[in-house]
Amino acid sequence: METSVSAIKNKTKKTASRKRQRLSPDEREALIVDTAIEFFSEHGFEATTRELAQRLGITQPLLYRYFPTKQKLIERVYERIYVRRWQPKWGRLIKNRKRSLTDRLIDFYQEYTDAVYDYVWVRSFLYAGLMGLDINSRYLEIIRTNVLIPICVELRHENDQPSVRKVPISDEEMELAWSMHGMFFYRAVRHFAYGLPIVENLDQVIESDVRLFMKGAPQAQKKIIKRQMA
Amino acid sequence: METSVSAIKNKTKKTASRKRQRLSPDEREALIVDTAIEFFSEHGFEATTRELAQRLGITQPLLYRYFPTKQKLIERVYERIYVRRWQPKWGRLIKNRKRSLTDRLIDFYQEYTDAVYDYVWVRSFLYAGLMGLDINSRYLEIIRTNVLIPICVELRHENDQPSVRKVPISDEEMELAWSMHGMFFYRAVRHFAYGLPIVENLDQVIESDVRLFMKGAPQAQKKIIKRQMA
DNA sequence: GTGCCAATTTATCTTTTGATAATTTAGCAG
DNA sequence: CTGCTAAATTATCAAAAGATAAATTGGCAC
Repeated sequence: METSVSAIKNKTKKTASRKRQRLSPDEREALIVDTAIEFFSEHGFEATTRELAQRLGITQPLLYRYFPTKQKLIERVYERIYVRRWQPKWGRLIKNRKRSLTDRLIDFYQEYTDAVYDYVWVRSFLYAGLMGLDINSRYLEIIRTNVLIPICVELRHENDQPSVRKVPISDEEMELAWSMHGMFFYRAVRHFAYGLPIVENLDQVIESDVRLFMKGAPQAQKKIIKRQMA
Repeated sequence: METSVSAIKNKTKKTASRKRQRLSPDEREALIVDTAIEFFSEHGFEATTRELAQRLGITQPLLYRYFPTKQKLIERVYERIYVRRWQPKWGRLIKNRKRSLTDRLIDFYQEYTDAVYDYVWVRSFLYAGLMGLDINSRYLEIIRTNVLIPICVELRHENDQPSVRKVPISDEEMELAWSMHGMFFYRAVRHFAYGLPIVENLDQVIESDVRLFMKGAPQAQKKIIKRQMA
């Protein structure tokens, strides 16, 4: 079903200025989305449809044959950039009780770095949030379900706390998990949004973060649950 | 020199629709800036000059008598937003060795919340970063000097590590301090940039963060310094 | 080769918004 | 009270950018 975009590009971009190229709707759409990802990555989402069309080598109105509004196109791009970048294996990694939670988290956040520590990714994610596009919430839901909640669940399991069925996860306990995530993600913000230099040995720092977290988290969780029961 | 804006407001906003109000340039300018801060806080910097003028009860072209471009007005707003927020007493608070570092950090971050957990502040800070405005670096330097470095220094002091003069603070050690700050600030990002609900008992969560940090930080710091010496 | 039809383009609209020029008038000096 | 000055308004421009309607044409079916 998926059309090979590189193949189409060959078909299209042959020489400088060429005659109108008539593609099948599937091909054209694939080409638009693919180019849009690249284009918006570089210029941000305020960039114009006209410039996008220019890069595509088509006219601007043609975009509107494939996407009713710019917003819809952007949503499509987001979908591709964010949602698809999440690898289901990560969810399994975190839940795998054959290993210590510390090891699992170190592995996860180190691998996750490859997906997230990326100029385009971080910046457009922040932009989307600031602009109020409803893109972040879907992605953050993935994080919630696959990272934060498992952290709480596994942490309880390792430290003999009541299961989440007996004592549901409170907001405060979720915040505990967010703390871990914050240490990790704020580094990316500092680097890609503020332009500060990134630390050299990132893997080392991530490991250090996780160990820091895992050292204090059990006690913190215990306290939270205790307060919750009172 | 500073004009009391609340006084001018009384002067201005008397009844619903009033005749044109002729103010001195100083007064009018103060009113514009003050209102702009409030206005852009709520609607972000993409909001229009017309709407701002409406809130001010003046016409849109009048803005251009006081600021040659919208950009200039925004810069002025930025300046004001960051000028007064950092309180020098916070620097002293963190360095006060009469109290435990844990207590100091809890106090600091709880107080600091009032300055930073603010729609305008967080969003404009992120926007400035993304847009490449050179606003963040100056502010982050304050954070570095008054928060992060003191955290490292005090942490060493409390845990019998070599002084920073003997063993300078490495990037990795700075990252450790940034971890603390990340837990704190990423919450604000989640709330004000992503629009997620903020946890109810924020003070409690901050205290929890600091305790989490202080539980693991000494060991982490020790490791880092050890690696550094090797 | 011919005709068709949908992919694509051309031309154009509309709204938004930053910015300017010309006109009006508030309110103080005298 | 009168006149002047500059504060403020009205009217308007121009550019940008999303979106639409009508005309054009590439390339497949036959």
